[in-house]
Amino acid sequence: MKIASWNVNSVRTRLPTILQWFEAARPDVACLQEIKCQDEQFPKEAFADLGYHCAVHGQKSYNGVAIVSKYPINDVLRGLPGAPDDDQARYIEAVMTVGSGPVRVASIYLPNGNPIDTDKFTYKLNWMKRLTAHAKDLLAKEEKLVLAGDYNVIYRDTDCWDPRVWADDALYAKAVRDAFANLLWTGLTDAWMAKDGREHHYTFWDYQRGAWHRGHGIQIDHILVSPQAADVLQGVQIFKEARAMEKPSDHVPIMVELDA
DNA sequence: ATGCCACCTTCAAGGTGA
Repeated sequence: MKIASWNVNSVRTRLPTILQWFEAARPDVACLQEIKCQDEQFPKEAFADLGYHCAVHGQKSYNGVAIVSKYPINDVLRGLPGAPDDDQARYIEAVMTVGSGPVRVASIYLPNGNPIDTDKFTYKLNWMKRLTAHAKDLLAKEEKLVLAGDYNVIYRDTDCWDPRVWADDALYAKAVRDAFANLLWTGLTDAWMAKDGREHHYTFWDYQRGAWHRGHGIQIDHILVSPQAADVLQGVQIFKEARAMEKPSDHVPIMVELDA
């Protein structure tokens, strides 16, 4: 089964582009981020026409995440546990009912955190702590687990074209990279590192400053998997060409294939 | 230090992102 992650930067504005990519890449499950709409505004019919079910956790104007799946979707969890007053729609998790056994999938839109030394940065670090705590609980289930999303973390120096540019940015701050390491150390495997690992393979290019044409991207979208999923991980692919589509998102899809 | 672009809401211009 193929599981993709894509920050689409508005599902309504991007719908033709998204559907075109779906018909070409044919993901079985897709984790979407920054859908930027409320649940009832999500274009479920368009995905149903292609044979997909949808689970949505949206909000007005900003953020919003969804899971789109060829498999029946069960046990949906909306919102990351640990902060009942958090009203930002950045986490949805559900179980894909697959013939060979269930696969738990989460779509993650980790906070940006800029500028550093503000409450936005504190919120990001707290959110990462909550995600790490929740990941520990999920790993204890010893299931096939896939945590896919826009992590807003430049983890390696070589995940950007020039780390000096990002020195004072919340995507590259040492505390943020340390927090991402803590998440990995719970026992998760980064699919890109396990099955490819090449440097300077980006998933985001800013709309500004000619970033795409200059090759000034960053890799901030990741798919993390449990040991049970890593055992059946067949490969990983970044769809760089999606950045050159009509009306592109500033992010491109990343997709894993599991033998499940 | 700020805007660059593209999205949001709602028709004008400010908020947000990375």
